[in-house]
Amino acid sequence: MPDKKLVKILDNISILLEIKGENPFKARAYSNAATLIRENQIDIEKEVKDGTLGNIKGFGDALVKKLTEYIQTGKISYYEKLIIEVPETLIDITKINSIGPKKTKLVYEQLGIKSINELEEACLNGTLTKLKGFTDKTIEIILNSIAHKKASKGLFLQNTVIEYAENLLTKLKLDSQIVDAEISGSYRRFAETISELQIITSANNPETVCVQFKSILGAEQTGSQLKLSTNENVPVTIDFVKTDEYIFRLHQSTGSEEYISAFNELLKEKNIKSDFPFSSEKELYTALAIQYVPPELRESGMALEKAKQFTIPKLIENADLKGMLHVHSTWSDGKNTILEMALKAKELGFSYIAICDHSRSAGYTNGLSIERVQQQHEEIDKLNSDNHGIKFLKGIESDILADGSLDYPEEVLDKFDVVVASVHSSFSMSKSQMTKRIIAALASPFTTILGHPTGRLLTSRLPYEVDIKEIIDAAADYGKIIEINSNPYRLDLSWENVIYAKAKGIKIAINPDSHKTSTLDDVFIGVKVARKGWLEAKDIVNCLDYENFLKEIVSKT
DNA sequence: GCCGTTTTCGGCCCGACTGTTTTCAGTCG
Repeated sequence: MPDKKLVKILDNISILLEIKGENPFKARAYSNAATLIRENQIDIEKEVKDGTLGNIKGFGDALVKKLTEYIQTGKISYYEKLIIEVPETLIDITKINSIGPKKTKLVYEQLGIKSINELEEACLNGTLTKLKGFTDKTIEIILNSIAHKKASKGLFLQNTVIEYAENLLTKLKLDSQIVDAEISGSYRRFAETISELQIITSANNPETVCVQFKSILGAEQTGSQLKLSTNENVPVTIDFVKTDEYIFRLHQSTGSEEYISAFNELLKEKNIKSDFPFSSEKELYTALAIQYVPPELRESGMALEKAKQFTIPKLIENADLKGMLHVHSTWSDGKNTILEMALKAKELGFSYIAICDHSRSAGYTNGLSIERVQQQHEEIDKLNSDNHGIKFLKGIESDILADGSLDYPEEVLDKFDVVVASVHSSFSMSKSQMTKRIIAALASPFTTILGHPTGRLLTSRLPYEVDIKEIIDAAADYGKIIEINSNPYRLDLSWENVIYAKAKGIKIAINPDSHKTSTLDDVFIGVKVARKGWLEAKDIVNCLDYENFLKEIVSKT
């Protein structure tokens, strides 16, 4: 497990050096080190103790010395000194849109602004416009960005708690007095972001167990509830309940509020008491003579209406997926080779993989020139003839250029089996322009799949201005596929829009957009989004087997 | 601050967009 605290210190040093105006490459050396530790899961403690840290590319004498100090003392004195010189809170300011290290330095030195609140104040009272480079437009961007930051405060990705949640659950279940335990709340419904982690636990003597766990976990106790928080400050509550109440409490606490209130009406109607000791949620639904509703669907009363009519479809499951589409490799900005990605996909149960590296305009990702496309295709042909037990498709993630065109001439586009078209630049055009741009890309006969359609990054970047309904309508007209990008930061399309897309008869691809073998299984996060969007295997193109995928998808474009 | 053997100094990934820029700096992906 990489040391998260250390990674953060190194990233912070990098930002503070940039603000100070130090050599940007010096700053980058620190953020590179942070990235290396995070992405390659480097065990710094072990490397320091073995004296092998200096052998890793990216760790020179200076870093080895500082990291050794960190392992020995838990601190880096260089960092301690740095934050006396440059306030640590300036780091937050650099994370606001259109403000980088230079402008952060400017507002700090000229106006003494050192926090986001002070920055917001200066935007509102007009003092900021006095500075060079801050127009009304800039101020608007800054205020929007601050508003978005504030709105996302206290919201966390599922991803940030999953490991903690699983460990805590295991710990609870290992205790012989605990009969059952489950994560409930919005996490169980697979909301995009969560504000807390709720766990329901049952025991014959819940009060006693609660007290025990209070000291084990160092939690605060109120009645038979414990409160604590994760390292990332996600609030956690654990309720200890009697075994008889467990299923009811689990169901209730899973929510959503709207769903539960509709559900409670039904309970009243059918005269079912909440102290009946159901052994499972399925049994509870059977008692109501309605179809079981999977947690992902428990958002609105609509699910309950369908359950009454027994028309909830059989939702897609992990095992339905056969094709791994939209993955990157070392040809562009991926960390693993095509073969490594493929063998991992095969291990996860996939029978074909579409390599979709970045196209030539995406320079910073080492996007493929036409010549390199040709070379990659030769490699893929060779891999296919070597017979690795998985089929390779020639794909590309083509930038949608500002005018809506794809990134290669037609004769090159024609060579791909799968073209994922995505926006990676010119984010800040008007809504109508952006919508037009994406629809133009959908109109291209070479586009197979629209990639991350709104460009949002959960908790950090708003979607670009786009009329997503119009996009979905256009995709329906042109018979194009839209992706559920399974990157935990994206989940784009969102589940709400997936519902709309399904209603329009659109086929969906569940794609990991993975850059290394260790995140290929992100694709199963996308399955959850699909389930929350009511999708069945037949709605998903990569549930097709290889032959049918070729016939129905590849030969069409 | 890191890297390297046609360099131990001089590069470090780069191109597009935006603003108030009259020729470029800052930000972003």
